[in-house]
Amino acid sequence: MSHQTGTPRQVSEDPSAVDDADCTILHVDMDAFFAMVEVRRRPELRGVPMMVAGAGDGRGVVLSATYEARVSGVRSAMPTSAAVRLCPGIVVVPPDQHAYAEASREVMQVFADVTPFVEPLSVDEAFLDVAGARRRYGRPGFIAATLRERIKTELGLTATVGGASTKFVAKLASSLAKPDGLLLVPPSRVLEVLHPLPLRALWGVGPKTAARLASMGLSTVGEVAAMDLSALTGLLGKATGARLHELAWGRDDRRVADSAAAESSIGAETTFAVDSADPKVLGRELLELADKTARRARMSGVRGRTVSIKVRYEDFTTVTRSVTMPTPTDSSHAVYGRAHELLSKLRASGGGRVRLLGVRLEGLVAGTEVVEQLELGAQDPQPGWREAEIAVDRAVARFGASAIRPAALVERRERS
DNA sequence: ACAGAACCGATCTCTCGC
DNA sequence: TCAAGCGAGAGATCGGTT
Repeated sequence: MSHQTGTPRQVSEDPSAVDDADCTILHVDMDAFFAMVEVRRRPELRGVPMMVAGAGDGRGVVLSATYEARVSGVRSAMPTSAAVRLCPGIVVVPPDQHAYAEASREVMQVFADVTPFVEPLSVDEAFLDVAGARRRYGRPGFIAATLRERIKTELGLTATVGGASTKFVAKLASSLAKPDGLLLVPPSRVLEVLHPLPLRALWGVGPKTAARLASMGLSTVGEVAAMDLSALTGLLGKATGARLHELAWGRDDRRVADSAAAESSIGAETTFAVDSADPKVLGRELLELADKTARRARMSGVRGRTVSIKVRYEDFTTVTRSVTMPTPTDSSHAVYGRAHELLSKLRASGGGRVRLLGVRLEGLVAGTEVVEQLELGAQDPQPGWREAEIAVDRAVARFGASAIRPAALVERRERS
C-alpha cells in the first residue's frame, strides 16, 4: 500500500513484533470470495483471470474477480461487458449462491471455534471480539494468524485480517492489508495510519459525500479531523457530520454484536432481460417477487406492516411507493395485493417501459408478537389464504417442487 | 374562532456498503 | 455503450393533530 511507504510498518505476520494487546476486535475478510470458491472446486482456474458475473444477456455485473483479473482493472459491480473489454479472454463463471452460502458456513464455523462474539457483515466477512479468548487461545495477533492459517489449510481459501481496538479501524486495517494479509493497528498508531488516508476511507463517505467535502477543500481524513464540528454538521447533517468527525479521530464505540441484529426489511427485486410496459408481464413478475418476499418472511417467522414497490425505468430513474397496513402480514396474497395496487396507481399516472421491479416488506416484527389477525374489523376477507400458503410452504420444503407454488397462487390472484 | 407552531407518522428520495 | 440484488439509515416533505 503506497501510503504506508516512509512510515514504519505495523504490518506483521509475527504478532510479537506489535503491541497487539488492545487489538481485540478482528475484522476477517475473505479474498475474492466467490471467485475463490469457484477456483477451489475447479483447480484449472487457478492463476487465470476469471470472474463470477451475472446475466449473459448483457445486463449483468461483476460479483467477484480473481486478482489476475483485477490487474486488468476488473472490479466488482462493473458491467460484465466492460470487464470483458478490459480483460479479453477472461473466464466468466455464472454465480452459484448455494455454493457461496455453504462456503460461508464453513468459514463462520472456524470463527465460532474461537469466540462466540462473531458479527457477520455479509457472506464473506465478520467482526470477531477476541478479548475473552485471550486466556485460552493467546494474544489477538496469534489468534488472527491462526484463523488465517486454518482458513487456508482446512478450507483452501485465503482471508485477510485486520485488528484494532475499534470496529472501524479493524475494518480499515483489513482493507489495507488485502489480499492475503494481516495488519494490526494498536491504539497508539491509529492516527498515523488514519490521517493520511483519502476521505473515502471513512465509513459512510461515498462519491456524493466525498464531493461535498472536496468542495470545502478537504481530501484526507486528517483534514476532516481538523475540521470544525459545526462546519461538518452544517454541510452533511447532524448525524452524518458528527459520525464522520468521530471516525476521523479513530473513535468508534460500536460493540461487536454476538449475533446479527434482526432484519428490519425483506425484499426481492429483479431486472428484466428486456424492458417492458406490458401489464401482464409486470403483474406476473410482481407476483413472483411478492411471493418470494412473503415466503422468506414466513421462513424467518416475521411479518411486516409496510409493503413497498420499486420501479426502475429504462432511463434508470427509480421510484418507490409504499403502503402501511393496520396489521403486519406474511401472506403472499396480501403482499401481492398491496403491491399490485401500488403498481396500478403508479402506472395509471404514466411512465415508460420498466427495467427493474422490486417488492419489499418493511416494519418487520417477530411473528409471535402479532396478535392474531381477523379480529373485528380486520380487512382480510379471506382468512384461509395464510393457512393455504403455509401448507404449500411445507409441501415445497418436502418435495422441493417449486412448480406447485406459483400455480396455487396464480389461480386466484385477481380476486382481491 | 382562528392562525400558527410544534409534533408525529407515513411516505419518498438519497446515499451508502457489500 | 454501460449500470445486480440485496439491505440500512438519514432527512425532506406532507398531511393531520394538538
